[in-house]
Amino acid sequence: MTIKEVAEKFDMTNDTLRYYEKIGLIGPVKKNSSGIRDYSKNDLKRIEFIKCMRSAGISIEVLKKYVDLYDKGESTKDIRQQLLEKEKEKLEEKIKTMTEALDKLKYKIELYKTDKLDKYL
Amino acid sequence: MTIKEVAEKFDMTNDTLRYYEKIGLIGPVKKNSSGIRDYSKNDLKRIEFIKCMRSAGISIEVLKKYVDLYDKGESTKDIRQQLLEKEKEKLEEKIKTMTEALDKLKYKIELYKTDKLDKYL
DNA sequence: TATTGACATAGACCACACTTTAAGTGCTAT
DNA sequence: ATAGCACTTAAAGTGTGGTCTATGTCAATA
Repeated sequence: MTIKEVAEKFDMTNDTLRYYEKIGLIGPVKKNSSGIRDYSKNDLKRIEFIKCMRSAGISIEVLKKYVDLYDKGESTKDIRQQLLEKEKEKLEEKIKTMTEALDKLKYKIELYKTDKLDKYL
Repeated sequence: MTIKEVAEKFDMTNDTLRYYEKIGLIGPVKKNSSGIRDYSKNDLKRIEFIKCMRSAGISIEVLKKYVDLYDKGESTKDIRQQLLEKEKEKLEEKIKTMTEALDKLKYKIELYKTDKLDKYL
């Protein structure tokens, strides 16, 4: 699969894919005889995971740490699991914060709808 | 209320408060005879709102637009409401995305716990 | 009175995550 | 065969949102 196809599949740019590879988040991707990238199924799996986690706001730094641990093999299993659990908690916290903000936003919109706005923002 | 007290109350830095004021997101805050800021109740209400929306990831640009509209008065009521509704939708979408990522993360953690990891990340 | 410490300003600097640019290579279609 | 396009690289540039530095003022305390 070419870089273009992968970029389209996951709705990201070629630039971002090359950038992720450069910083070691994915790949190194195999290249054909004229130097063109050919993404493997395994590459795609990684990209899918990375993309999903990035869209949830998990930092590149953390993801890099995770894939580096993964590439070190079996012995890092426990620490990888701990890393994921920590991120899970952070994510849950973030969702909670955002849900609270959403509730306030909804309340404010209600005030607009019922013309009950007070003198604050 | 002094900048220090406000910063503590909302868990942010003095720098950020001054920065928000500089870009017109809050204030201008009244100053006493020796140039020290004295935040009013109204200032606090704005800061609370801004802080809450920022923690949900709403951009400074959007918030600036909202407060500018607010300061233009009654006539901008409808457009402000629309702005909030648009942000509400964006926020709902973001929460959805993050919840999906959270589910995948939980699933992956389950795989770790039950030792059923396959050969991908 | 001298020093300390919180506050002030303008402007420089930073981290993060891309994104763009410059310069070049190689397949494809006219 | 030559134009055009997609690909390649390394490195510089960008946008967002703060954060830090240098320099200075002021009020209160030793």
